[in-house]
Order: sequence, then structure tokens, then C-alpha cells
Amino acid sequence: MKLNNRDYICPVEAVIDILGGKWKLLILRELMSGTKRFSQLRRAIPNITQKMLSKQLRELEERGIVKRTVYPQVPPKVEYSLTPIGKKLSKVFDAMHQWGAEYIKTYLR
Amino acid sequence: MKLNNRDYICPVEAVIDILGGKWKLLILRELMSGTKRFSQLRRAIPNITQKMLSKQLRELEERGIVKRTVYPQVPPKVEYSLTPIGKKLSKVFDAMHQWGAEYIKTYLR
DNA sequence: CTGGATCCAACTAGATACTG
DNA sequence: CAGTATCTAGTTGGATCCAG
Repeated sequence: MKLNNRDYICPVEAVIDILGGKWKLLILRELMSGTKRFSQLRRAIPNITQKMLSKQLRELEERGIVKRTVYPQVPPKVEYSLTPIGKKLSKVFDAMHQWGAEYIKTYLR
Repeated sequence: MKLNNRDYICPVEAVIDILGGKWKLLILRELMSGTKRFSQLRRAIPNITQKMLSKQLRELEERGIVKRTVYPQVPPKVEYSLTPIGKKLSKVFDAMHQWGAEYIKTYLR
């Protein structure tokens, strides 16, 4: 999976390209409920390392899904929020949530 | 990403777990339009290798998304189709398609 | 025709230590 | 507080050859 791959055969691929991987959906889910600081995200997502959190956030920012706001103060304060197109992912998220819940109910218990 | 990981924090993760990777969505998309043979899928999906196609199909089968039907004849004939829960992925697919199209329109041209 | 087996390159993610 | 740097283990995907 490459960054900025514009050779999608189908628009659907863009979603997997952007949301794929272990952490991005969990990060997006946290941001759906509003702006969060780096440390808030870190606490909210169990087991994520600083490296992975900052890397995933940078990728989401590059793709225009997440907005990063730096407050130039000491100690540093950085806030992350969803862009307009990022907020629209909530519909995809809802569809995934509904299907996932049914799948788990059917197959994983 | 592991197979059969039942420790999802959120049902949404199941979708990425099942659909993640380079090929699964493209395979599912082909199967949405009906039952297909191995060779049909191979022709329909540009650049996929035999190994990847059979591997992805096996994973989708293990997860109960795809049904595999073998006709015991020579030469062999194997058909793949979506299970009921697999067919229900079409809603997720549609939401992804809509968002992806808007994203591409906005950011990738 | 429908794959399995093997080898290998590239990428991903975790652990740990360090910094303005 | 919010990261970066480095090292390493594990995973993914491609190429190629083989088989019922």
C-alpha cells in the first residue's frame, strides 16, 4: 500500500488505502467525537506507541483527512481534528460498524 | 493483521481486517456481480498473480465471506460466490464508493 | 484449469532511547 | 508535551516452478 497512489481501479480502493492498517480507524473514531490532543489520543488508544501514533497522524494529515494545529507554547500543545472530508467518513464508518457487528455476532461467538 | 483476531476494540476493525490489503476489495467487487470462476477472476483483476488470487480467496473463504464450489471434473472447475454475510458487504462497499469518489474529485485531480 | 511450494525483496510495526 | 531516531522482528506480496 503506497501513499498517494492515484491509480485506483475503483474509488473504493482509496478508502482502504487511507483507512487500512492497524491504527487509523481507531484514531479516526476518536476524532469523530471532536478535537483531541496527542496525549489524549495516546491514552484513548490502548497499546499504540508514540511512533505509530505520530506516523499514522502524519499520513492522515498528508491525505487531507486530519487537521493538525500547533500552539506555539511551552510545553507544546498540538490538537488534531477532522477536516470536512474527514468528517464525511462517518457514513463509511457507520456502514462498517453495522456490518462488523453483525459479522461478529454471526461468526465470532 | 492476523487472521481470526477476535479481540477487536470496535466492530469496525473487523471490516479492515477482512477487506484490508491490496486485492480483497477488487475480488469482492467482481463477486458482487455474481458467481465467478478462478480464471474469470484472474482475467478481471489486472496484474494479480495466481498465488495472490488463491491466497486471498482462501482467506475470504476462511472468514465466511466467500463460498467455494468445486466441480470434480477434468479439467477442474471451481466457482466462487458470496455468502449471505458477504453480500451484505455491498452496503459498506457503496458507502466507500461514494466517499472515495468524492475524495478523488476533491483531492486527486 | 486450479492451484500449492519455495525463495526473496519490500514494507510494517514494535521496543527503546533521546530531544526541543 | 509531542514528538524523532534507530534497530529489529514479523508480515506482505511478487516471481518462478511444479502438480493433480
